[in-house]
Amino acid sequence: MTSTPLRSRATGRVTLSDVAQAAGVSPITVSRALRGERAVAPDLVERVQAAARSLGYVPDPAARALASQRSTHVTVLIPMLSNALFVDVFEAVQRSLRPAGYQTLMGVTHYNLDEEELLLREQLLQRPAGLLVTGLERTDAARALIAQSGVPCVHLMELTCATGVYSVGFSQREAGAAMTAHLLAQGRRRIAFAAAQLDARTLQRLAGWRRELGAAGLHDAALEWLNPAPSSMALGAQMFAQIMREQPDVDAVFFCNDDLAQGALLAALRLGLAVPQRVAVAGFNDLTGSDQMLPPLTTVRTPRAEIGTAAARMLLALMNGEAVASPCVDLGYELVVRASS
Amino acid sequence: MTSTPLRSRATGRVTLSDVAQAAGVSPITVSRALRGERAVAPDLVERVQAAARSLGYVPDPAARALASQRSTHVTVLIPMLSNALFVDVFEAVQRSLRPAGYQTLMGVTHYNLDEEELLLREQLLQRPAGLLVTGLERTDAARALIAQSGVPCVHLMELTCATGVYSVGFSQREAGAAMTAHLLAQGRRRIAFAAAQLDARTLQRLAGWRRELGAAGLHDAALEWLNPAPSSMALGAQMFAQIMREQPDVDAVFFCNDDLAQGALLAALRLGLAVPQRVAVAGFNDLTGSDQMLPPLTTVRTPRAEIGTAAARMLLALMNGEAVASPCVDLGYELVVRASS
DNA sequence: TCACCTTGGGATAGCGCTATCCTATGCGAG
DNA sequence: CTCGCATAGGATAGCGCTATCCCAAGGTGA
Repeated sequence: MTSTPLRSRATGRVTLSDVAQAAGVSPITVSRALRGERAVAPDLVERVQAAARSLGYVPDPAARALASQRSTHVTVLIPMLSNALFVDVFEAVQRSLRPAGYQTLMGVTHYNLDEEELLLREQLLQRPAGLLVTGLERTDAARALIAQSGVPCVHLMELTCATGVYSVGFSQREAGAAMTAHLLAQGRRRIAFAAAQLDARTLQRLAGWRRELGAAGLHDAALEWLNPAPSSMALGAQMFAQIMREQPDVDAVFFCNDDLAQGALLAALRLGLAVPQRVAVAGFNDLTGSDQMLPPLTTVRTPRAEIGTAAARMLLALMNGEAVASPCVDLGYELVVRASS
Repeated sequence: MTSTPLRSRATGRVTLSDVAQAAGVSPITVSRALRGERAVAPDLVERVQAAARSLGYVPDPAARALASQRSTHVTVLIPMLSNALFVDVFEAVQRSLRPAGYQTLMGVTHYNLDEEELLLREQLLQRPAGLLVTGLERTDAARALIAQSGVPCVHLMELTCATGVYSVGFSQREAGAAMTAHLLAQGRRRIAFAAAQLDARTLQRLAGWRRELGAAGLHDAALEWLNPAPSSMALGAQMFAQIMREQPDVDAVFFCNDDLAQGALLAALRLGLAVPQRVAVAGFNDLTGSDQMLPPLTTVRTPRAEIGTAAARMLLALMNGEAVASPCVDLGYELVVRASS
C-alpha cells in the first residue's frame, strides 16, 4: 500500500485503474467483471462492483469504442418526422434500445434516396453498432455501403425474403388490397386511389388496389390519382375536390395516408358532399384524429410501435452475434371500419 | 523510403499515420492541417489534404473523442415527439448542427421531470459537446447536473434573463395575452381557457389569459379548464363538450394547443354549435391542419423552426468558446386570425 | 504418471488520435 | 551582435479502455 492518491490521471476522471486499485485486482479483471465478459470469480465480481460504486466509476464510451472498435450507437433512418407513423416507430425503437445501453441517432431522409445515401455515408463513419432503415428501396451505392460496413441492419415497414436481409413490417400490398376489398364489399364500384409522396410503400398499396379492382373487372386508369408532392391535409382536400369534379361518378376514394383522407373529409364538409352516402372515404395508418373526424375515418391500422419494438429486438440479437429465429417478421395490419365507408 | 505497406495497423483502417507517411510529414502535422488548428504552411496543408483524399482517410470519432476529451454529439431533450411543435424544432436544430459536423441525439422526456433528469444523467456520461433542453423547469438535481458538467447548454421555447443561462424562445405569457386580447376585441366576454398537459409553458399562457381577463374585469375561475392528461384531438373534443354543457354562457374557448382546438371544432360540428357565431374557438402553435378546419382555426403561430435554428447557432458559438452576443433571444410570435373567431 | 484440457487471473500492447512540450528558424529591437 | 519572441514543425506521451497472449492451478483420461 502506498499513500499516493488513487487518482493518477490528469483529467480527474475515475478510471478503470482506480477501481482496480481499490478492489485490489488488475484493470483487466475490472473490465471483465463489469462487462460480465469471460469468467470471473463471483466474490471478485462483487468486490469490483462495490469499488466501482463507491468511487462513482463510469466507463468512458469513447475509450471503450476506440479499444473495442464498436460503439453503442444505433442509427435509425426515417423518411419524415412530420408523418406521425415514423414518430411512433422511432419512439418504440428507442424504448427498446435504451435499456440495453444503446443510444439512438435519428437521421431524416425526407423520402430522398440521395439524402439517405449521404446520411448513411456520414453515419457509417461513426461506426454505429447497428442500423435501422426504412423500406427496401435505396440507391445501389447505399446498399453497398451497408453491406461493406458489416454493421447489422434491420429494414422497417416492408418485407423481403432475400437471404441475409432482415426485415420487420407487413405487406403493404395486401393491406391496400384488403381496404379495396372492403370498399367493394360495401358495394362501391368506382373506387379511386389517391396518393401523394409516391414512395415505395405507397406504390405497393397502389398495387394491391389495382389487383383487387382488376379482379373485379373494375379497374380504370382514370381512377388513379398520383401526386408526388408531400402528403398533407391540404393536399388531400385539394385532390379530393379535383377527383370529385373531374370524375363525378367516383363513389369511393382510398387515400394512401390518413392525413390526405382527413383533409378530404373536411373538404367534403365544405363542398357539401355527403360521406359516405355520396362518396366513401378511406385512409391508411390510423393516425391521430382519424377517429375524431366527421364522419370518423375508415382506415388501416398499422402496427408501427410493434414494428419498432420487434426490429429493435432483432437488431439487439444481431449486434450480440446471436442467431435470429426469423429474418422476416410479418406483423400484419388491421382494417378499421368506421362511418366514412 | 521502404517498401513496406503504408498500412501498419491491424484493423485495416486508413489512419492519420498513413496520411502522414504519404504526405511526408509527421502525424501531428496532418492532424493540425486537417483540423485547421494552429498555423501550418499552406503548401503543406494542400499536400496533406491531397494525401488524405487519395487514401480515403476518415478520422475516427472515438479516437478523436478520447484524445481531445470532447465528442461531436449534441443532445436535444424534447418533451414529446407526438407534438408536431417539437418535431419542427428538432429538424431545424439538426439541419443547423449537421453541416457543422455534430451528431444530434434526441431524448424524449414525456413531460416528466424525473425522466428528464434520468436522460440528462445518461447523456452527460457520454460527454456530449452541447446540450439543448426544452424550457426552464427541471429538478434541482438536473440543473446541478448541467451546471457541473460544464457542457454548453441552450434552453428552448422559454426566455430568462438569468446570467449564465442561454435561452431562445418567445414570451408564452405575452402570446397567451395577445390571443385573449384579440378575443376581447371581437366582443367576447366569457372566454374560457382550456388546457391539457399543464407544462410550464401552458401555465404561462394561462397567466397571460388571466392577466388580460383580469384587466378587463372579466376573469372568473369557472372559466379555467385545466386537465393534466396529454393533449389530443379527442381530449379537446371532450373538454369542449363539457365546457359548453356546464358553462353555456361561454362565448369563446382558448385552447392551449391546436390539437385540442381542432378536436373542439370537430366536436362543434357534431354538436351543431355554430363557430364562431355561438362560440369562438382559438388554438396555439398553428399546427398542420389548423388552416384546413371548418371553420379554419384562429391561432398563434410560434417560430419553432426559427427557435431551433437560432438555438443551434448559439450552441455552436458556445461550443467553439466564442462569445454570444445576446444570451436571451426573443423570436416573438404571430397572431393568426382565421374564421373560428 | 503425463500429456492435455479447462478455468481464472494478469501483463502487454495497442486502438487512433491530440495535448503538450520542445526545437529550429527567422526577424526586428536594443 | 546579441537577445527576445513569434512561427512552424516534430517527438513524446498519453486519453481509458479492451484484445490478445500468457501462465498457473486444477481436473481428466489413458
